[in-house]
Amino acid sequence: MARACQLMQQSLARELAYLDIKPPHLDILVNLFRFEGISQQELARKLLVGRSNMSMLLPQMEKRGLIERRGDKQDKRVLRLYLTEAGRRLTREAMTIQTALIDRMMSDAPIEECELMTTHMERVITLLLKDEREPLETVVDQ
Amino acid sequence: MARACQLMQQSLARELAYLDIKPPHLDILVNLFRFEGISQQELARKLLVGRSNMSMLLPQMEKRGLIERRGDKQDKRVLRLYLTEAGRRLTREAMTIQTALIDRMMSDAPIEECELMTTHMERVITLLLKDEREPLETVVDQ
DNA sequence: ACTTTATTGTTCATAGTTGAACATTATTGG
DNA sequence: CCAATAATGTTCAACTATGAACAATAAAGT
Repeated sequence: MARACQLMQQSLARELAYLDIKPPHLDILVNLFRFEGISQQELARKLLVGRSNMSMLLPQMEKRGLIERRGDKQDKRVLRLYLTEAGRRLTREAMTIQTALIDRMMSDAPIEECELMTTHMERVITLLLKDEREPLETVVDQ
Repeated sequence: MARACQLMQQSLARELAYLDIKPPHLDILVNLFRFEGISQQELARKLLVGRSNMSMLLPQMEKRGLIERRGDKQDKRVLRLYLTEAGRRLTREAMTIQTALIDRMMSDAPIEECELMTTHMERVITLLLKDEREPLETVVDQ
């Protein structure tokens, strides 16, 4: 199953190349599309990556004119993120590609199953995130 | 869903640390466990990684006494891979950890669903591998 | 037999991700 | 008010994975 995800990432990467972006950029764009005004830290948490990663990617996307980073008025530490018009356009194109790929993947799976699976996945995510805080010896006890 | 896989990899990595190995090593061990005598190239294909990757990891595992690499008699290019006794022991422990993790993940999902999902995943994999050979303009035609 | 093409494994330069250390700013406790 | 603690974003060194270039060997075409 991990293999399938790996392959899907590769396929996605290959098709996103037409737009000159990569999966990490898409992740960022999509999240900003829905949660405009989010901070770098919040974005990193949503994507499950380190904030240093954001510090590498975001300035580069800003230079490319896809996003904007404006300092928060109340808290001078945080930078709030916004899509530019160009960024929004690109995001829509990229999401088209992505959904096309997903459709192709799931074409022969009934819809209810997909939804069931995603709810399972979400539960798994919350479960794992909880574990992350407790190093849990329970598995290696004996 | 990609996030769930990512998190599962991280959890697995954290628990495998007790055995001083990482997910890539586990992948190798498990595959050798079932397909002893495989070549480096075949192993790389199964794991969907480049063969250069194998050239990095395998010598290191050989030095650690987990595997053995013996040259094929008929074809002097290939190195065939075998688990040592220590490697087999370690593999069993690691698989225990892995299956425990998976069980915890899927504890609240009915078994038939899991199986359905894996068959879907396998179909997806073969589908994507086929795509890989045809760059397919079909998605970006318009 | 011999040239060409393909395959296997290795090496190396490259790119992506991470965690630790740091500076800056907020928050909390005395 | 001030010290201690925490949070945000940046930088940097380390690690991983990759693809291209390469040497050795095999297979195919002539």
